[in-house]
Amino acid sequence: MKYNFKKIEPKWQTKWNEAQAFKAVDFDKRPKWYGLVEFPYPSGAGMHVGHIKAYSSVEVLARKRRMQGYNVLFPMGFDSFGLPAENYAIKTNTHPHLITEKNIEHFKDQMRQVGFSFDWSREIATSHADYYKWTQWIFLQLFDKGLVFRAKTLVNYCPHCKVVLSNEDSQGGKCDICHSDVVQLPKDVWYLRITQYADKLLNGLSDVDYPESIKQQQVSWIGRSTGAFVNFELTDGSAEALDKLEIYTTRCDTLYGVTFMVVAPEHPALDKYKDKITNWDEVLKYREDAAKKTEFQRTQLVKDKTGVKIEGLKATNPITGKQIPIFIADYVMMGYGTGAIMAVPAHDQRDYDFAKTFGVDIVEVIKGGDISKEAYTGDGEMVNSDILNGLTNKKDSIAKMLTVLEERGIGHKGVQYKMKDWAFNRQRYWGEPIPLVHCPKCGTVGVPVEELPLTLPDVENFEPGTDGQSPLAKIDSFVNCTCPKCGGAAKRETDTMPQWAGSSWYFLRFCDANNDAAFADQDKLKYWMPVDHYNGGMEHVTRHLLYSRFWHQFLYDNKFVPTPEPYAKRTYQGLILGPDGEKMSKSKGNVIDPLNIVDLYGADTLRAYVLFMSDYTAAAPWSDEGVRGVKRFLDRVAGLTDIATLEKEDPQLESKLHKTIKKVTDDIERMKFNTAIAALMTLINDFTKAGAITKEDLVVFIKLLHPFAPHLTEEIYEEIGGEGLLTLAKWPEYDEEKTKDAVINMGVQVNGKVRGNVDLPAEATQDDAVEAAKANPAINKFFEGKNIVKVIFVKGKILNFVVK
RNA sequence: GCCGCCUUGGCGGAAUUGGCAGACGCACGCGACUCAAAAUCGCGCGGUUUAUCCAUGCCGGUUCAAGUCCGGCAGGCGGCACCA
Repeated sequence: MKYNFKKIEPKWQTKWNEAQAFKAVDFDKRPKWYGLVEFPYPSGAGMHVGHIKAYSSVEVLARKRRMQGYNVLFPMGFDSFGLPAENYAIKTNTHPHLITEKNIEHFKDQMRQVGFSFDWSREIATSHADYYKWTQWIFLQLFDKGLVFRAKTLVNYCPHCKVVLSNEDSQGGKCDICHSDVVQLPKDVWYLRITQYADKLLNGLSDVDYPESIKQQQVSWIGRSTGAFVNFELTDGSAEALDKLEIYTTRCDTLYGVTFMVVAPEHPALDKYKDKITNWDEVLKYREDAAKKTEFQRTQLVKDKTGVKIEGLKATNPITGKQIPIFIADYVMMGYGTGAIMAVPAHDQRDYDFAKTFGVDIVEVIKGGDISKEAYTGDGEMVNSDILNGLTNKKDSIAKMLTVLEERGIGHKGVQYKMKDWAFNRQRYWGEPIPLVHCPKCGTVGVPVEELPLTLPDVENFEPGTDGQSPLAKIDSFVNCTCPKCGGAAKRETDTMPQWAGSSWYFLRFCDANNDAAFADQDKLKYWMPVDHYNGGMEHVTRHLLYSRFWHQFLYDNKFVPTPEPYAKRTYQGLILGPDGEKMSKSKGNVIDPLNIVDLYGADTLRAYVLFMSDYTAAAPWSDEGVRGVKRFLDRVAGLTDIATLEKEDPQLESKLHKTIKKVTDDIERMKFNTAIAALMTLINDFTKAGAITKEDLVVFIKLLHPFAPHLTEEIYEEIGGEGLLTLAKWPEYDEEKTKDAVINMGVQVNGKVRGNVDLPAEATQDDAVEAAKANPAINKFFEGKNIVKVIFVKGKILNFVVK
């Protein structure tokens, strides 16, 4: 058969569509399987080869599952709110809605051309009002349960995008959208209390099948640490203490080594006692300088510590009773712990560096290092520590100190997380309006559920205000409303939700995409959830993957969803690099357009190539020669129709066929797509050598290849008179007996080195093997003048003689 | 600095539980077909010799046997990062 991909690809795409071959059936009796890939942001650039690779894995699994008799849900939608569309809208003065719809159509067209088996009847878009109605509804549930709060704190702010960013969106001190430096500003913003779910997010990881690397990354992002909160008394020198200054420490057992305290530049105690501080001007200047630094600058200058001693105030070490100085320094962060620390210069390098610069005492309390040179952070015997002296185990000394602190009411055990609450509002237009109303009498009130969706109004100008206000703030008809509680005049919240809101629950909507009475029907959720297999990018591990687990756990706690975790299994794909081995980027000019590959070689070649090119999780460079290699393989597959002339099965070939069924079946499950395709290449080499095969051989072959190259295999199936659609046919099964060889070629070693081979029946015993090996001159010459002292025989694997 | 992962031919990679290292593909070389080229097909392809050694980043260990397990070192990738 001649392989005319240009003709056959659209043909089968139409036939699958007409047959509704990929439609998931609610409540069907077949076992369900829910496969999910991260839905894309519909950018103007269209699909990237990375999208193709990300979708192809679950696509192959989904197609195999259908053939194995599962009721498969493999949906697709669009994460269509976001900044790029809005920025483009500002530039071209077009409504982001129009741009987004156009891009969605473009993406869908491309996805169809590649032949993905999505169930389009469940398509969603997060920017559609019938979808974001329920995003707003979930937000109101969070609000009702006290998980939404407003606070004025230091926030991450991107001056370029003019938005407040969450901690997750400003990793490494860079804006996630434009990569410019983030600054810290005090701002009044909405937060979601994700930290309340920190332990649940942590513990839930033990119940899901995620790769260890993903679990590790989430664990370190959550950053749970156990320690103690300790109160130091603040004094101006008079007999009465002014106040308490609380610190957090993981090493409360080093309290005897505390020689000073440091507070963050923004610490509120400074303002409270500014009258007592005699060098207030100096302190204020330091604080202002710190505020000007970007997050990057503030965290990079590690060695040279800066700070100012606070004159007029001192602290009392609660365990020694000694008065110690207090400093303000920007190496202490307001966002972690209490924004104040007890400094133990002998055993913390940062405190050590600071003490050396400012000439503060350094007192050793753990033996083992040389504190004249550097801080000692290892373990050792406690010294200079009164009640702890002599203890050598960190656990014991911390436990003992904790008991003392609690007895004396100085401090208590505590837990801290690096993860912070989720800054949840954006001062932008193209997002879900936050459904809250500010009433002068009632405070903040949620929009009544009956009034949802709170639709995004049309505006003239999408530009964010220089005053940090959302474009929505300029629309009086939107802003002015009545309070749902008292009926009085009130004003709407004008900020919108962040990019990650819509994607935090979209997998639930796919279970029941067109419901307008609920976000999804409970019975349908019970039927489909959890997602059995979710594939996506590593870059979402501490954003989308964390946020969506949080929302889902919240919904579970409030009995809105049937499972505690949303995703039973998560996998990720490795990056496709440019042909030059560098990350693909427009500026480097090394971007591969997948639709160009479809045009040149066909969708089947593209699909098979991205899975064959490397291990699925590994980053690997694109190779045009490699693509042509896969195309050559598919050309040879098309040619198989010409040699499918044999009437009777060749037993040798039959054994190879069954081995390949086993290997391909297993390899797809293990996501080892490259070796699954390699096994099919090996089989076709065997077919070619044999010269002729049976029609049954060919049917098995195209079934195994079908998930990778669905169009070509359907065409072959039709050509040889197959009934119905191949995509609905049954996955081949193998006979374990037929995968076993009757004769095994076994390696024979002498002293661990391979010296020859012997052919043996599969059931051969050790004696048979030894006899055969001794008869082989290539092997027995190594026995000359030596004694065989030991024989190791592993059936079917190896025979090893130890000689002396 | 801390945590995690990786290192195999000219290249991408295989080796699922410790059992014949280099499957499969690419590139390359030779040959067939062709006036010629492309395409296609066939053969070869870690190094070294001519049957022997050396080869899975480097050094050491465990084992009859190590790419695989253990210890140390080097290089690379990813994540976090003045986190108290």
